[in-house]
Amino acid sequence: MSFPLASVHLIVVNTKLQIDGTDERSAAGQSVQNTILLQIPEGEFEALQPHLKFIPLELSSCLQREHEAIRAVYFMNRGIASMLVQTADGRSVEVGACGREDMVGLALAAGLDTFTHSVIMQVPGDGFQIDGATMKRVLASSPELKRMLMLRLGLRLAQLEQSAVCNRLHNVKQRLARWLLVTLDRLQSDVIRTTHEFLSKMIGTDRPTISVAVAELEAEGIIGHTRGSILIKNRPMLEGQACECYAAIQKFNAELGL
Amino acid sequence: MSFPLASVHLIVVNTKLQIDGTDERSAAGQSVQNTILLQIPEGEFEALQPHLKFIPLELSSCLQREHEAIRAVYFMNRGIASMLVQTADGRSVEVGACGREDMVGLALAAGLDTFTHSVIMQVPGDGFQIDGATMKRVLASSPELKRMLMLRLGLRLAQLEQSAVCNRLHNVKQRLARWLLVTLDRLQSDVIRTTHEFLSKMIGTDRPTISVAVAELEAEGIIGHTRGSILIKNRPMLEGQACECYAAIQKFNAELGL
DNA sequence: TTCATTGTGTGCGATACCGAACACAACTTA
DNA sequence: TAAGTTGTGTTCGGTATCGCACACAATGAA
Repeated sequence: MSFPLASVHLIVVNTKLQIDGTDERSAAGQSVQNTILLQIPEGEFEALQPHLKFIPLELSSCLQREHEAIRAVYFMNRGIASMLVQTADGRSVEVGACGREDMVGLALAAGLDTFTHSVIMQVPGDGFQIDGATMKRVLASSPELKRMLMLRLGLRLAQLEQSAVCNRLHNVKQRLARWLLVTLDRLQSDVIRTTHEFLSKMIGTDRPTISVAVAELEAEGIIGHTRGSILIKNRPMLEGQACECYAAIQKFNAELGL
Repeated sequence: MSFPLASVHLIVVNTKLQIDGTDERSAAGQSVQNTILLQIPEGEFEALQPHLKFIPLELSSCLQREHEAIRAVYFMNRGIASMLVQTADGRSVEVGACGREDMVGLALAAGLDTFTHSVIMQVPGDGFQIDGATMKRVLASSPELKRMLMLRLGLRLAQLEQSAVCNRLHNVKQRLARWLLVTLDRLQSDVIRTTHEFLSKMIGTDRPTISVAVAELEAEGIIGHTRGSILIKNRPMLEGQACECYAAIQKFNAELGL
């Protein structure tokens, strides 16, 4: 194989400037990494903080099942959660990813009590859980939190529109490159632990097709891979392989100041 | 051709019960058909009504261009508006449709000032226009209107997720059948005036592929077609040809009580 | 009527992808 | 160490659909 897993990798840490809030807060005795919780005004954080429960989130654990009541929402702290929609014949497609910049259960903030996707941990981590009813109550007197969640809802709308286009018009290799980039952005590492089988369910294709696309990217020196993990060796080249959809969303993200 | 355009067609009129509001309101001297405007409380309608401008909306007219400021929003009254996302190479995919049950410019209600899709009139009609800044101001003191717009935002999120899945996993014939059904639901007629060329841009494929799919549906006796228009002859059979995505959204729609 | 424009039917080669199968390699557990 | 499980490489036929091309039909304008 082309790289030893024990090798030293460049660790890229997000050092985004905190404008409204601070970069040092804690809840339930745990350091807060979630950027929403870090950015809301002190008063709103204090109203929320007593209700936050720190929850370790294991790989593949299910935060929300489709069409079931939204009992709780999660401010992601570390790791990545994936939103998945399944079809009747058991196939599935990823319709979004949440990292520490996001909250799982945004639909609740729009007044909905159920939603159509499942949410599964794709990269293990942890988050702050809060009961749905409590969240609604706190939200009623937290205008800035509400504003931020509405913005994120708008961003997710744009992401989904782009995904609808991407899934129709772009090929597996482009979509795979985009998926790797989106995942990297939510990760503090350039190693992505995942199987081809898992990737096929995210991208919405079959496993051999993923294996071929991975092999192509590896042949071009863009990535390396071993059993169960992918190493990104050259991010700029990976961006070159991804379709325009990645850049389009990055741009809109920036326009919103998120 | 299989049917004369001058023939008498069954006219299906939506006769949805108005729960909160009334079914007889007018603004700018015109009868209101938009279900949001009909359903909000009297007081909120009165606050909105003086700002509403009646606008005829011609075929292909552009209500909103992607990445441009949302200057105005539109409560659709008659006709259908399509939300489109274009790629750099000029291809496009429809990411949603608005009929009289909807408002064009929902993103504004979420606090965004621009958005990523264009909005084009797909079936001519009319609507009530209101300035973006004014809308924001009125919205601040119209909780029920806001609640309804947020629900619609949630529904659109679900629709987009389903479209992302559909565009990935389902074939042209299924997607075409679904598109026809979605259009029928927003139309008071069983004749859809559209060219194959136009359909190809909605469905996200090329024109000959549409022609073939149309011919197949016609051979099965489900639709008829002449130059520039399609007649739905057998709606239940059309629902049978569409993928599960249509029913899934109908079901969620009902769950939300919309 | 003539012409230009627009919309549709059709065919055909190239290709991406699916679906299924099989062999093997890498890890895990007993 | 042996056996079982899981992950990956690879092949290969079938199919949807893309991209392109061309002919023809329907419509509208001069």
